[in-house]
Amino acid sequence: MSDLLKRLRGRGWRLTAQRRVVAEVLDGDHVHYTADEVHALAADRLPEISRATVYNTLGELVSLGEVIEVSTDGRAKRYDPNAHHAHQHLVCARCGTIRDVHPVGDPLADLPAQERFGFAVSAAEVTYRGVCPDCAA
Amino acid sequence: MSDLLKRLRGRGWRLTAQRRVVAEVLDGDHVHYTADEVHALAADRLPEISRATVYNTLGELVSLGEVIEVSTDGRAKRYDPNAHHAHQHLVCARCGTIRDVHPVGDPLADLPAQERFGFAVSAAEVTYRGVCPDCAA
DNA sequence: TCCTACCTTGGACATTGTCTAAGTCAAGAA
DNA sequence: TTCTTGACTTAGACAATGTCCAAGGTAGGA
Repeated sequence: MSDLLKRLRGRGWRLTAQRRVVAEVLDGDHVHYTADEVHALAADRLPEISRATVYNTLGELVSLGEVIEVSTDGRAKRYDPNAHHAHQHLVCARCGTIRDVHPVGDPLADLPAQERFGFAVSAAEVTYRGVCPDCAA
Repeated sequence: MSDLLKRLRGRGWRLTAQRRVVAEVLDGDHVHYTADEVHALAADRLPEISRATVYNTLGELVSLGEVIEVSTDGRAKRYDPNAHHAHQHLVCARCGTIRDVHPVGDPLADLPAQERFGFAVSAAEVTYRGVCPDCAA
């Protein structure tokens, strides 16, 4: 994750304790926290960090392309630090668990020109839904 | 849409004026209103209809499979009455316009077994993102 | 060390959705 | 037709999530 901090400094980020702990919380694979969860985990390390700062920092990380915003359920958005490897999401309909998955092929290629209605289409997000092994038991 | 009302009666629905206007508002193709928009349009015909009833009715229509809930932006959910023809959505990143689209192939088939992690996968939702002709101009 | 533009904070506010208690009414029964 | 009853609707309080602002704090260059 210090790679991330280096990239951020390179982009002119002022490196504050608050931004550091938010970046640390988002370190790891298969991380899909809500803003509130990020705030709670960040507050474990830096108790006085405010909600506004967590929202600001997450928004900046998304703008910079370092983190992806995922909303699979219409509730709170989740923040996925795995932004540098294309992937889609598999969500359990019961417990809400999210897995990163890699379908074959390029979903963008499956949308024919006559189905694009003149749009400049640039991305395709796929959400697979099902029931995870724990919830099926 | 009277087809819909008939199906609902067949399922034991009590047919009230409120439910009728909500169903009427959702009549048509390429309809993707938010709950608030449905409420405003319903109130044009039945001014005293309450927000709670609109939410209740939309929730019931979703449970019955007559309407699909779409959340493309993490903001308000949208309600899509085109539930009986499989389709995906194409969203303009600038103005938020939504089009129903029909990609070729079955997106579910593109998720290999070893990428399912033991889930019983039952659906795939694809959101294509781009810029519509009006916004590109 | 100092300066200043950028950052953080607490809290008010906005949006979207849920819940409840009390009153109303659709539709079957008589 | 009228009656009855349980399902439906209502207003408004409440909850969850996110945004904004003015005031004060601080990272990092000079």
